Amino acid sequence: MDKTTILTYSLTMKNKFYVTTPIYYVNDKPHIGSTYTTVVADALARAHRLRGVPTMFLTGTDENSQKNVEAAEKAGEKDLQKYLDSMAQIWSQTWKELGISFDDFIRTTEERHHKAVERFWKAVEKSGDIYKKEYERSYCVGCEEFKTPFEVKDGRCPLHPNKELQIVQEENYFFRASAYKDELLKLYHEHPEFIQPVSRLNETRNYVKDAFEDFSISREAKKLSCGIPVPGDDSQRIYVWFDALINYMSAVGYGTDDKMFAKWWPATLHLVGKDIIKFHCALWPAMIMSAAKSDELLRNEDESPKLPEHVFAHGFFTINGQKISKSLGNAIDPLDLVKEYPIDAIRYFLLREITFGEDGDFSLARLAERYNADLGNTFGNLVNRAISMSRKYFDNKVPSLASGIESTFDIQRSGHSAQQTFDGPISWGGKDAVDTLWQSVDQYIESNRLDLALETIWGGEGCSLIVANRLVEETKPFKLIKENPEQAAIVLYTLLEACRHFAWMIEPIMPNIAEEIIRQLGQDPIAERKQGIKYLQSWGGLKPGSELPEPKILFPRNA
RNA sequence: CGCGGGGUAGAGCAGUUGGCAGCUCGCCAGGCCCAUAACCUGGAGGCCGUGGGUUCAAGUCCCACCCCCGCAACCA
Repeated sequence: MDKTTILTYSLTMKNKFYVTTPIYYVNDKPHIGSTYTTVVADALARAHRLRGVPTMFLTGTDENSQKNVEAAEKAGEKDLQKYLDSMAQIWSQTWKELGISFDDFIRTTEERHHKAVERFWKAVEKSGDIYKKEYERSYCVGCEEFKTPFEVKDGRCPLHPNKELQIVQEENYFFRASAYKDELLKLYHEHPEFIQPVSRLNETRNYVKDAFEDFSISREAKKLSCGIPVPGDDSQRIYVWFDALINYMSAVGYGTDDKMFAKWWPATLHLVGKDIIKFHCALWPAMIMSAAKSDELLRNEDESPKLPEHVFAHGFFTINGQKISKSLGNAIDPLDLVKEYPIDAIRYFLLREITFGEDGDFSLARLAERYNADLGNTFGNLVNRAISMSRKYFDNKVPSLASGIESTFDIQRSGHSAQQTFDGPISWGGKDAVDTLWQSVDQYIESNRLDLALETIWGGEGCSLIVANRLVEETKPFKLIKENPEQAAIVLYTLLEACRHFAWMIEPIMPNIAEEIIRQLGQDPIAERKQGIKYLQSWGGLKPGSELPEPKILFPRNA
């Protein structure tokens, strides 16, 4: 058994997959950045569901932030809750329109979340890691914001150096994060896979080593118009980050449904943007380490804390080379894109264009380029020409194979009679190459590298869209049909069956297109899916003699 | 010395553990005619930011330097 086989095995044998996106602030509607995170999570969730792994995919909104209050005021909405409700609606609705298959949508103003936060706070408190401290904070009138000591340069705000900083005395609760420094470093050392990519692991390690300090985790209630009250102290409210992270637990029943919590926690994967890794990779595990000391629900059999398995930090998009910025007004609303391109094309573009973990650029020119080249020319055209020829030469049916499915294995065998019919070498690697491609795809999904999975499906050796197109040129079924109809049938069946495999391979990324292809191949996508992943990955699932409906163009040009 | 990312063909990017420099688009020349003016083949085009070092061998490791960008301020 080689390495890839083992990895494939582990993917299909995983007993659960719990993936999360960050919860988004509702001070604005979704843009291309939050869409990217969510689409990645969705594709991974779909990939696991397709493979029969019980899957929980969570997204939601962060509603306890002062930013939301300001946004509500700006929007002229006096009733904060009403504003939050309408914005949460916009977010979940946008995801639905983009075909995001989230299993749950959490809002941090919900009762279940408050219960979870309360339980969590009390556990941390019981562990002795919450204390009260009076301290000074600097307030910049220009920014209308408090500044951390790190942000203050020479006693002044670097952005408004001509204004005096106001020093405000305040007594808040603190979380003894510093006590978990060593345990965190040990975690990074023993489980480097906790943070991906590696560059982020290094960044986090340096941060924890040098700058990880106790966190202020509450604010005076009278200065805030939102937030969850500190249990047992109504004069203070919980700082937004401390409550926000706990959403990953409250959605799966922490504090409300122990059985459900035991089933789903710990999370398999937190997907985050690179800007919030410190919260997810340092503060969050430290919080859990603390709470776990006093809450057995958060402990494994061996008494170790139940920490999330992986945090993956992806990069950011620029728009035409510029950063996304509200002041520049270049934010892209995904719903506008959907008017010009099929949803699946947008999803493909987002996942294919960015090297996962790196920054990337979003431009309409580039989207058009990939739409026409990758989707229309390479993929859509392959499906279309394969089906068209089969219909034309075989009475609108999938060709029947006189010598059985096994005869399709012969195409790539040199020296076989089949080879003599063709002029040059055959690139098509046959059934074995299809198996190998599936293994690569599984492996890339396992490591969250959907970009590489797509790259391989399009251009890999032995079996890929490119190779399938090449097979048409090398065997010329449109000529072969006159000289050797039986061989033509073998080639065309092979092409159609390959398309069926490609469809299932890209299903997590382009679910609508995948189903459409299966239907165009005269098969029933629902019924096929029910057969399970083993069936989908096996050669020969396409039934010879099936009726082939007239194909519709999958990716029309000039969309 | 605030933190972090990057400089590879005209453009946009890949390059895992160091082993003849790749991909997509564009361009040039052929082929094919099943197909969405789509498909296939071949070609031109790179001192892999600069200067040192380690090595039989460096885009890949080490040191120094130059330039661009992100965060620190709405914003994943």
